[in-house]
Amino acid sequence: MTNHFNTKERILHAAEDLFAQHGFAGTSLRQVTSRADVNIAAVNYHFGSKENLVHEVFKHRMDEMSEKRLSALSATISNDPADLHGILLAFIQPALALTLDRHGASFVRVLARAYAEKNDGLRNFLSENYGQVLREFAKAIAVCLPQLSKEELYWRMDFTAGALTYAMADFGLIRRQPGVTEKAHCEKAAQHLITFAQAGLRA
Amino acid sequence: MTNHFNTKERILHAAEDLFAQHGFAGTSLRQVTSRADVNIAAVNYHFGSKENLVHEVFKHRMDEMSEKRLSALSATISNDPADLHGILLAFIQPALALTLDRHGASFVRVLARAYAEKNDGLRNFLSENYGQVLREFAKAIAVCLPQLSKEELYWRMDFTAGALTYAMADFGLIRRQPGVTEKAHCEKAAQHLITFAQAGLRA
DNA sequence: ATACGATTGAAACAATCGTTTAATTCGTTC
DNA sequence: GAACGAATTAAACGATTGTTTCAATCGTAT
Repeated sequence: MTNHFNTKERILHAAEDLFAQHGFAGTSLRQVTSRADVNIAAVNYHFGSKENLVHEVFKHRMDEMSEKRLSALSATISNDPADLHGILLAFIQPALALTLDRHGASFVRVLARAYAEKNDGLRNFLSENYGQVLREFAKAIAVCLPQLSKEELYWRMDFTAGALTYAMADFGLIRRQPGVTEKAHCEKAAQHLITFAQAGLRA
Repeated sequence: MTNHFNTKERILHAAEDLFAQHGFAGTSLRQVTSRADVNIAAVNYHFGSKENLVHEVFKHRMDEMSEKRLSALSATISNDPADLHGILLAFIQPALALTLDRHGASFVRVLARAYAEKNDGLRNFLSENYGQVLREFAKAIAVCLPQLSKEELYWRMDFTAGALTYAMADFGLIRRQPGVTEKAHCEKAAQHLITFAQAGLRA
């Protein structure tokens, strides 16, 4: 059962893990191909370049997460357009759910890293595919909080996204306790974050 | 007036800028020494190694920020131990003030990057010199919000720190408008963040 | 079985990496 | 001004980087 994945998928998974651990520049293609147990030339054969591999790693997870977020959002607001709690859950849950998957957890860290990258095409690539999702959520939240100015709403959404990224990547003081399962830790994080963000947004 | 700084300081400043732009692994010592206009050997002469240079870049700003935070904290709570707004200001203001300084603004990005680094000694180095400051603030906030469990408090402080990091590094949707000065943008960020975090903490 | 495009393999490419060496220059002290 | 340690310089070190080459191998359709 060890490896029914093909070369391209094995490279993607190995890259995801290693990028999460050592960053993009800090990970060599030889590390990737060694972990994936493929030849070094396979990267440039299947992905063209290292930079392209980075983009593919992102697209792979990001598209999935954005789709889940948007479908959860539309399901929530079609039921009750003013359900702020549900909207926040639609935003947060797909992100935190990633941490339950072994490679997904790595991607979460990759994502946190990407936010720290400034100049590279990575940030543009990210805001292009991701900005639209954020704007959809902004519209939905604006319905719940009509008294909030657009400027204030954007600020608070940024703060929420920051808190989410921080929590997902397991930064800060809070760490998962040894006796607590990953899944339980994750659900607790979502619950606390929604409470926090909802109060902050309503402030 | 161009350069009254000595070699060591020029290296520190150049490294700060470049680490912010391209990350630690993504920045070569030749880039650093080229921008600092010093010989390549100067880095290993003055700092011993690249890793040590990274640590020095951190220590330089971090000690300053921690000191400002703690003195602002003690000034606030000696006046009114239950002044949550003041406590949050003591935490947020010194961080955002960094963005007013040219190299300080770079350091803010460096800091955001550091949070994304997982395994390296950098994170340990950071939590050693930084964890104590966070714990001081946790104690002060606990006085304001005695009904909050320790676990809940830590979660919400993590979220606050995440939102702060995110806002400082200029991620997300919000960007400084062309007509707004850096200082005004910074003050507005602090004001919004405190409102948001205070409501979240009191939730 | 043969042929053929897709994939993998071992090896090498030039370029750049962090670091070191040894000679030279600078600033200070006697 | 001689002397001496600190600081800077040019040059090179071996190791590793991303990428390329070309032959060997694989799977599939004829």
